[in-house]
Amino acid sequence: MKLVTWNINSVRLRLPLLLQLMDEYSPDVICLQETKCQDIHFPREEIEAAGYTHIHIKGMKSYNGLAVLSKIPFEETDIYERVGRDDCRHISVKIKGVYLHNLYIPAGGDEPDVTINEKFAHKLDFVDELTSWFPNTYKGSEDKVIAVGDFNIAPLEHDVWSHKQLLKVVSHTPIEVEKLNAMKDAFSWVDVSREFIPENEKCYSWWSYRNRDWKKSNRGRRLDHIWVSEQLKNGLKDHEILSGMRDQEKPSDHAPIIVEIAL
DNA sequence: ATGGCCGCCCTAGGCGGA
Repeated sequence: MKLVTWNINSVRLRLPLLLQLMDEYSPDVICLQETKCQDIHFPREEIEAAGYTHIHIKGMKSYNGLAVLSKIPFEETDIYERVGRDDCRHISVKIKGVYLHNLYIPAGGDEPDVTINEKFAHKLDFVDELTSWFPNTYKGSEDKVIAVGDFNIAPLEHDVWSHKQLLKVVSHTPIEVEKLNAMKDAFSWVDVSREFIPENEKCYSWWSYRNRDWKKSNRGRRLDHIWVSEQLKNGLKDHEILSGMRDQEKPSDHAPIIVEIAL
C-alpha cells in the first residue's frame, strides 16, 4: 500500500497540486490536514474523477479539517472529538484490515507556557489524551495501526534547522518533545521517517512561507509524521519526503510524505 | 541579527498558523 500524508493548507486552493500528486505518484491512500473547508464545499467530483472514489472527510469553515482519499474501499470510518472539542483534528478509516488514523495536533500558539497560553495547554492535553487512547483502543502487538499527520512537534535535534535556537520555540520545546515521546513509547510506535533517514541527518517536512528562498535558507522543521505499530515495521518498503511539491507555484508550506508498506 | 508570508473570512483587517 502506498500512503501519503500532507498538510495541504486549503484543499480548494491546492486542488491542482493534489491532482498532480495523484497523477505522479498514484498513492492508494492520501491523508490530508488543514483542508479548511466545510464538507459541503469539499471538491469531491474532481477527486473522484482522479480515481479516489472512497472519501472520508470532516471539515469546518476556515480552520483545521481532515480528509482521507482512497482508491481502496473503507471497512470502517470514524470521527473523534479530542479533548471534548468538535474541531476536526482526528478521523480514521479501516482499510485492508489496517486502522489508519489521520491527525492534526494543535499548533499551540506562540508562548510555550500553559499558564498564559490556552492554545499551548490544548496542544499538550491533546497529546496526553492520545497517549492513553491508542493503547486503550488497540493491541500494538496484534493490531495493524498507522497514525499519520501534522503533529506540530519536531522531536529530535536534527528535526529542526537549529536545535539551540528553537528550544524555546513552540514545536521543539522540551515539554512538547517529552509529551510526544511519551505518546510514542506508550504504544511502541515506529517513527517511519527515521527508519529511513538516520537520526544524525537533518530531515524536514515544513518550511516557513516567511523565508524569501526556502530552499536556500533551508530553515525547516519535521512536523509531519508517519507512525506504524510494531506489526507493520517489517513491511516498510520505501519512504520519501516530496519536497519538490514545496517548490511548485502556490505551494503548501508542508511537503507531502509518501511511504510504501507491505501489508 | 532580524524580519521576513500565507489563507481564510459576511472584502478587509484580524486571526491562526508554527
